[in-house]
Amino acid sequence: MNDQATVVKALLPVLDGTLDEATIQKLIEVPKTSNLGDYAFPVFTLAKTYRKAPQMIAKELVEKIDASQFEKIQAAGPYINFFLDKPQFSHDLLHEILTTADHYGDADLGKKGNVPIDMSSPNIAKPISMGHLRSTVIGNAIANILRKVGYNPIKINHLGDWGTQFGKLIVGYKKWGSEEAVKADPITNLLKYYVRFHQEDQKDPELDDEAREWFRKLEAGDDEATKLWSWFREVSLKSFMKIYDMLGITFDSFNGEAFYNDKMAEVVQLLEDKNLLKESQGAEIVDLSAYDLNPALIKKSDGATLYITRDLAAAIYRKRTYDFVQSVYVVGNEQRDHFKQLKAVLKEMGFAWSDQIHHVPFGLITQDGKKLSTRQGRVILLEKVLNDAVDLARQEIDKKNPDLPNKEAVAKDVGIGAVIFHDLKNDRLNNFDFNLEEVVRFEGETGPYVQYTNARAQSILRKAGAIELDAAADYTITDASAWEVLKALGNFPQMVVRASKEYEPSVIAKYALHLAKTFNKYYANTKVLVDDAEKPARLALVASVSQVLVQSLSLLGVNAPKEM
RNA sequence: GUCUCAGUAGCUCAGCUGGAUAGAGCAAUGGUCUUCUAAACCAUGGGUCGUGGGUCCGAAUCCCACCUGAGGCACCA
Repeated sequence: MNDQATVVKALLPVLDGTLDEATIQKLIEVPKTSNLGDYAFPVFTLAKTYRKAPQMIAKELVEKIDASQFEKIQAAGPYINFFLDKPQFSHDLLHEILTTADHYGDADLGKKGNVPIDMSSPNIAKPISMGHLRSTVIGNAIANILRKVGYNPIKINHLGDWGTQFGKLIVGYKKWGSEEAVKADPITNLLKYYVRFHQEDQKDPELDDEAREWFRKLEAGDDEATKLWSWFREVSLKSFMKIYDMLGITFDSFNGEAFYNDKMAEVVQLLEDKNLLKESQGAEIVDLSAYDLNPALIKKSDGATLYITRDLAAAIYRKRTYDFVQSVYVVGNEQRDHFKQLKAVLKEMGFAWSDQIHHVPFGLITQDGKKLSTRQGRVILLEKVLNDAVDLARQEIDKKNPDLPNKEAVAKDVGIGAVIFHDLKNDRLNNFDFNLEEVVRFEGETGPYVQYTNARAQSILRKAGAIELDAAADYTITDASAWEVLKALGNFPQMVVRASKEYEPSVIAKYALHLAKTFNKYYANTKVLVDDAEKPARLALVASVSQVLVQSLSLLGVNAPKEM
């Protein structure tokens, strides 16, 4: 393969050992514009050892380098610019992509190691909001990316199906609710009781006592409480599944908070055995001042356990069950300290694997600049957003391609693809203010733009008829206008690796946009279906672009219709 | 008060781990469909990279201080 490694190999012998291979590799960069070559080596660092001006060094080195593997090598000021052998590169790369097919870009960093991913995790009896979308789609994309580089991801939906809010919910249901209402529209009505509870307890603090009492009953296994709880859970989950189906996302486990109820006593026992528990203000804590952290609250003064106790139990359970090589938590940035505490407590408990726990934080979705809050009734319902997106996509199709077959399926792919892509294209940690027009956009740097690019590539391939894979075919492209596309195609594998190391789906989203952009430019200027010697190579290029675009979108969890 | 994240074009954001003249999209203006889907392509305008110091041959990028915004800071998750 004609790539960065070739550049390193060319440089190594002429540097007389002043720099080692790894250092050279690190220094090599990609110039901003193509007229400066495909790779560049800045020689500033050599100026001291050679006691010469960088420009001179560059000029002298160029004389000595074996240029046979390259189109040319030039000194440009303090840089040595390498121009790859384009015909060779295109031939090798297109063959590689077409023969490896969906496995192009695969890596084996993970050695099949298990990686549980804690993601989505909505609360029972509350609607799935835009906020949950982030954890869901980021987690799903990370799972896909990790699988591609050789890990075995396990998607865990850690449902919020336990806690004091159930006491509140039961009180609200008994006071203001009815079976019929819950049956008719579970989430809406359950949410109504919850919101009303928080309004009324402002003036009537006794409600809180009632709620606490009901939750105590639930924990004690009281019949009526348990029945209500499991009913709420069941109807909620059913409506969640509808949304996950729309998003095309599945899970390997729905073990949520309730699942760990019987596993927390052991955690507390372990902490006691190691003498880590301390009493403070009536509560049981683990002191973490050595880590510069607030103490971890293991047990409330009333004896009830808390969030972190449950997460400790879950972490230990996951280690035992999956023997993970990494354990990933896709949870909002506002919980940063919580995960630091979690890792610190595990470390104190003597679990060396606490280092394998990775919190993957993401930024907030706000509305009018403020945090969304279910309690205050400020929610953006994900289901509505998705439906709106599909509606808008349908309108777009009616306008642009009214005769399209499978309109409904395509509208779904495009509308929902737009929403998912929008969520993934920027750095995870960026906050963003919700704006429907912004989220469901079809033009510019969007999911539909990438989908559209693929649809056009597919259209060319349809018109060309089937192209047979011939190992002996000549895929040499001499056309300079194809060069940027080829280079972009060649970058895919390293983008996948980077995305996996940084847990950053936006790397893939940005890559897909870049590839689509270079291809659109090519497409606008070069006719593919012309009968000449390079036509098979051009078709191989188009097929490769489509394949890599589809692959990129699929890593993000976005479908790629063949026509739109 | 303290910690985290952010501050780059009118708006939304790129800028990989310090490197060559700071880039996209949207919006604005003008152009391109008898030719592989115009959800596209091309062109033009638009910048004291929050402010002030420092390190370096070289800083949007690293360090320090300050300003602004969002979020967190033990009995919610």
